[in-house]
Amino acid sequence: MSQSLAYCRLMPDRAVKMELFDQFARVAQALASGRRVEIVDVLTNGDRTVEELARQVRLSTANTSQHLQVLKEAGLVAATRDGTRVRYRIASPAVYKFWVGLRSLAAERLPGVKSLVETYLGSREGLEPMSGEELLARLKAGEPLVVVDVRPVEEYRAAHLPGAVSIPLDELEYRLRELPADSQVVAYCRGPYCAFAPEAVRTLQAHGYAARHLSDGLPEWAAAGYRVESANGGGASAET
Amino acid sequence: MSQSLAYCRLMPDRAVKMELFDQFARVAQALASGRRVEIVDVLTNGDRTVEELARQVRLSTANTSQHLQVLKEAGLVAATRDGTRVRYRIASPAVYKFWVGLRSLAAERLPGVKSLVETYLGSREGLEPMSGEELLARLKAGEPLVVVDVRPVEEYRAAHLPGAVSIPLDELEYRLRELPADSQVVAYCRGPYCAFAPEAVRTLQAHGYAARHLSDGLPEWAAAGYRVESANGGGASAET
DNA sequence: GCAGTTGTCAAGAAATCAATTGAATACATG
DNA sequence: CATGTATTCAATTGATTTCTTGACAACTGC
Repeated sequence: MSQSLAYCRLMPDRAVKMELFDQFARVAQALASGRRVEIVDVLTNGDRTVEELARQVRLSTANTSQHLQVLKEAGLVAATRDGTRVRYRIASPAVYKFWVGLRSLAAERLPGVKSLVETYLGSREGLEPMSGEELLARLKAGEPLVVVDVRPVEEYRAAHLPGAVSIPLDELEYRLRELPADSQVVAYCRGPYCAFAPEAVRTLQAHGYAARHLSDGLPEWAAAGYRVESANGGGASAET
Repeated sequence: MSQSLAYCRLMPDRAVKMELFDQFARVAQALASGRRVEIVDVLTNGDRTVEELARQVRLSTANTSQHLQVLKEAGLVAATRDGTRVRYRIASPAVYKFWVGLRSLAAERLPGVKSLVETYLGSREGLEPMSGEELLARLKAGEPLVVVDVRPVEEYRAAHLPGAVSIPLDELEYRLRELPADSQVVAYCRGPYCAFAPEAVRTLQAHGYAARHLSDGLPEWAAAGYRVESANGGGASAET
């Protein structure tokens, strides 16, 4: 019923209406799998090849590819062939907005989400999230702050906060010496439902650092219109 | 995997993350059926009992009830027992926003939607949609305008534009005399994907009226913060 | 209490979807 | 043009969805 894009005038009104609403449903359908939501979440942090994505979301390449087909057919992601690989990306800023709407609706209405977030992000003790505005204000005031991007390096390369250094969470423990012991550290990651930054803060605090994490992640920062930098180029302001 | 809301600290991180994203997916899942999207669309125009809804979306009562259970469990709708009936309503304004995000994403990214809309809304000839601002400006200027709500009466009773008269599309042909022949008529319905108002305009034009339709429907009007009236009470401004 | 209305639940058939596997296709390099 | 790598397609299995039917539960009004 949702397949043939009938231009047919003979189709009874009711059938056209049903098909139209089935089209709307198809977009929701695309995010009706937790794995696909994860994929979209990763993609909002930067383009990826199928293999990179598969590694991130811990699925087989074939399975990931199929999920990507579903997302592509629903118009949520787009693909570009790049030599032997295919890079996938979010198809439009509207997709990010939709994903934000989805998760805030879930957080508002599903009681289970709140408790899961607490479990996932871990103990909140000693974790005072910092807003983007506060960070900007502190930087402007000239406070000695190191901003650390704890996401995988690929995502740092795709885009990061101006002046941030990249120390993926995996490597944090081995690279602590890169952080001056006397300055405060602000870590950020993929967003409010990403555990990387809170985890990093716990690690840093365990080693005596004054550390806090940003309440939002890079996608939110960029969507808010703040400036971001990418590895192979200077800063660029993201469109809303 | 998406069932047990485990508070268990022993659960490996990966499992918690998967469950969290499954929760997000559950909300999308709820709108992954065209019938449920239709139900939500109708509900954004006013509360309904199960039976009324079933009639509107042309499903059996049992089936409608089951769809409503799905929506309720995803936190999108809420129910109140009212004597022998149960009234369902949109659970929060965030649901309306989510639905708007869904449909505009679909309209932007799925080429099939545009053609279906054209088929469904019918020929665009002679149909110049009017914006809410334009309507307000014309009313303010004192132009002789009749605003007609062509949705089912229940929806008019729930909320309508200030000063609008209710003539459901079904009855329009028989109640033309209620409209002064010399004044312009502006019809509106449930929103940009509702065929009622365009259809009404065609009917009116066929009978010699100068008629136009509002580009948006009542939910958009209310969400924009404009004043609405309801049958059993004066005007009230809707919260965003 | 009992009849009638309204809504929900349970079970089953048909259709659809998710994940896995193995084969097939596109491409860069030599 | 052959080769190896990255990605997609195709086929399978098991799980979910959708809708129907019929039984049951909640409530009103007599």
